[in-house]
Amino acid sequence: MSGDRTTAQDPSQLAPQYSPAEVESRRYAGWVDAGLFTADAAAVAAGRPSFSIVIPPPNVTGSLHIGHALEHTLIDSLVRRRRMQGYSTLWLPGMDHAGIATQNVVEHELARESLSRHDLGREKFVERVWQWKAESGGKILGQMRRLGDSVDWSRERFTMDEGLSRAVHTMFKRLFDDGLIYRAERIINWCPRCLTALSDIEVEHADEDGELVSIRYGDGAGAIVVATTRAETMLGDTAVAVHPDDPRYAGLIGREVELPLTGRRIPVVADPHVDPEFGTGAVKVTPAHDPNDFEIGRRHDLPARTIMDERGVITAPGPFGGLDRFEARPAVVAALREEGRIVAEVRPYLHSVGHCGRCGTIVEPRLSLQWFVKVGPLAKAAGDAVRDGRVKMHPPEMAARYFDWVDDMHDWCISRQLWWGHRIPVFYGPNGAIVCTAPGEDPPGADNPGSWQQDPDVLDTWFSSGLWAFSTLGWPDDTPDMRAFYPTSVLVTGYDILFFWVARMMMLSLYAMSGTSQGQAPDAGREPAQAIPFYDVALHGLVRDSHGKKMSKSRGNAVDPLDWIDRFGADAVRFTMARGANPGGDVAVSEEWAAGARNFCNKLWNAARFSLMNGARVPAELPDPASLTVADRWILSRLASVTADVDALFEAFEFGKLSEALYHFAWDEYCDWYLELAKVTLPPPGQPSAGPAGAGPAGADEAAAERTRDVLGYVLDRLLRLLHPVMPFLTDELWAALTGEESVVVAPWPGQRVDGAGAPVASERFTDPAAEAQIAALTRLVTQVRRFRSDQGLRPGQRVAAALTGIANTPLAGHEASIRTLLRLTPPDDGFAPTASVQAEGVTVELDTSGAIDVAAERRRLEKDLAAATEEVDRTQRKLANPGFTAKAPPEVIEKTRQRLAAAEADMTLLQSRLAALA
RNA sequence: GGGCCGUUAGCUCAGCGGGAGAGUGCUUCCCUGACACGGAAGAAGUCACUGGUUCAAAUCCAGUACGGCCCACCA
Repeated sequence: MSGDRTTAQDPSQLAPQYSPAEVESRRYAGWVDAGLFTADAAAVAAGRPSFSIVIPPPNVTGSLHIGHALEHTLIDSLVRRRRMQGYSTLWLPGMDHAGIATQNVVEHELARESLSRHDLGREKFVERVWQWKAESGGKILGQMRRLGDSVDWSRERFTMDEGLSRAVHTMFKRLFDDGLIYRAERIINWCPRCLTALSDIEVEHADEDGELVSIRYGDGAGAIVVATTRAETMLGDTAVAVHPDDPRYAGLIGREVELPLTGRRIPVVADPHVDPEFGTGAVKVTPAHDPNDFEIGRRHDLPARTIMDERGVITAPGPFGGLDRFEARPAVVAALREEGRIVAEVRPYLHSVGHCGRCGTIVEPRLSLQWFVKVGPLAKAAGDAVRDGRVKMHPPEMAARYFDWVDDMHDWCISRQLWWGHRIPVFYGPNGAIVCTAPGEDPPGADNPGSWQQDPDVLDTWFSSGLWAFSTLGWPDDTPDMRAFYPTSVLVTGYDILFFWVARMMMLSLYAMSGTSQGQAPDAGREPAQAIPFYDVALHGLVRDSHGKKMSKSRGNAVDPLDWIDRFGADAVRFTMARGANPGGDVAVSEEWAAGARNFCNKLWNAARFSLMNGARVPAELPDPASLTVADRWILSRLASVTADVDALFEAFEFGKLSEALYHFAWDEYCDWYLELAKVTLPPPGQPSAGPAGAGPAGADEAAAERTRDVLGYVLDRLLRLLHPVMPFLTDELWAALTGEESVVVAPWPGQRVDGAGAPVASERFTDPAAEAQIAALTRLVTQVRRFRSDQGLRPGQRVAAALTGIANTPLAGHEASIRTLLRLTPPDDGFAPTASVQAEGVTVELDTSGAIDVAAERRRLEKDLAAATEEVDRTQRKLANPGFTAKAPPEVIEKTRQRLAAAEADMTLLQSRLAALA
């Protein structure tokens, strides 16, 4: 805002209803063309503070769902506010290659052509995935435009980009050289359908009904009974374990028992892991197919017998060979029963079963050679950064969940038997030689091709996501973007990926930026405090339907954000999301909510339309408050208050509350009262430039109208700016119409701001408690009279003659014209014959209702009010009579209570006298 | 098995020591100078239960019931 008053465009440009579609595409294109979203690293170098957020990269598979609409709304509103505040902002867009998910999708596609990835071969298959990515990725970017995301398109990244791949390679090499990545044969979670290892958190546990089978091993005095839910694994048993102190088995430890169906004899070992209280206190040990048993096996040097292949088919010799694991289970039980080995029959048993997080197949613990990250030191640092407050969680309760996980984390299995992903940069040569290459380094064995083989596996997709906060900014190079935008400011994401992503980003970022061992130098002279990937983590919940049910395609209650944007507009969808978002809380949405938000958009549209029709314009500076009407001062005071509230709520990530505050200010105060009050001062319609002073029906003079036009424009301008972060399209369109300027995107934020050097800019703060009190009284009086008319069945639109007696001695003295306009009251004329009166705020409104009033209805109402007032008087009197209260309550509370009592007593006498008058 | 959270108007949720709130839905009236995607008025809740702390509890503490979520090497 600079220079002269800007005048409104022709108000006839504004249709009576807001139609989002055209505005949205035009506005978005304008923003991008003007380069308003492009981050400026040089400005940061010159001293401007920065604000950066990296997008939680959506999977290239599929499209954005309503949860993304929530997430993007929150991120975008944070970014837009900071941009208006004067920060150099970066919202970096991008996508995740989502290894297993994407590979599955493309494999499904191939299956429709009756092909498998093996038919294509690795190279051709990966090519095909890239092809598929190109198509799917574009769809997501289009959706982001529709949502209005103010992302810097020039900095778009993909986890398998060349630059990011180099970051991944660099990181792997560093961890490898530091001994924090190792290869080992372990029991891992294996998906027999996806044919790959999974990390612990990629396994989803669900309680399922199973059978607990008790089996007798051995015979006679040496017999021992074990229980299992996975009978087929007994084929791979290599011991029975009991607790060392269990007297029942003391004599058996060290002896051997016969393993049924196999003819093998296996030892009885003593291991403290066994719980003597559970079942018979004896447990079968299958080191190759159970993580606990694997550990027991290690402690007792037991062999591990693998009895299943990678697809879950039994490979053990004998009659069960070739059976699927779930076919083998009953077959083994039947065979045991035939031998009389099943004891006490089988028992139904509810137990937790692990499923592949991607395809739902029951996971099989499998002994295999995999790569792991040693998480100990990394997890410690990740926990400490939150513990010591360098990184703050919102809401803070979520930190407990984070600590639980980070403080007790198993080593992270990072190798995947997939083709789509970052290939592990390790080569195996002759005589067991192993080399991990550095980025750019040639593979070993150039002189002897064929003697070295690269590891066929790729990395867990979350390994590259874990680097996202800095790999996207050019790491490992010391780039201007790294210097300007790392650490990022806020991570906005769902609590459901706290472990998958947040914790991994913390671990890998802290490691990469500060170095954790073996003299690794911190990057770019970064202080340890700055090694964190982000200062704040703002966690949002899941989007649910109106009954709080999780949205899912199978349930049929999933919402396509584009569908809602088409029907209600992007701003309405965004407002719906923001309004429902409490920190860490799930968001319940429904079409009714979206329609309500759409209505709000339309309300704003029309408020602006009315203002523009009445010549609102934004003044270079506010007129002298002394020259303003009380209503003007009231709305300015309320605006200042709401501005401060919204500012504070933004800082606290309280999106729901700040949306609510703006909604109520805009609708209940600005539209419902201020615009109505402004009509008193503004010249009547069809009289755009008012005549001589006093010509208007309410004594409107042109000077007063001019000042009200200023205030009308001033408040609308600030309101649009305050709403812009959440509702960018509508506010931009209206603001351009109001100010004649190009875009509100870079207009100054009405609250706290900074200048180019990062110094705070003082913001205007107009407060007028006296005006607030007067308008509050006015609204109460008007509501009282309206209520009377409504109760009496008098049509709201009908003009009624009335006298306002006693008003001269009240704070409402100057408001008679306003009250008359709001209530459609005409002055008493010659035939004035009041038939009823309403008293409130010290004013008696005598009404000529041109007819008898409904005495019974009026009595009912008065009696009801009297009962309420009497109760209130009673309650407050008792309270004030309580010596404990007067002695211990804070003075302001006592004062408030006294005032309440006085008000209630006044109400009571008033109502009593009116009841008496009625009789 | 461990942990976290919730239980407030029909529904979805705010409020978290001193007057029970919002949106939506519902009832009645109204196309009043922008908006019927609108205006006005209204009905509606022993704030899950029990006990405790306090002058004062929806709000703090303990327990109970119900619901939800997360974690777990539950043979």
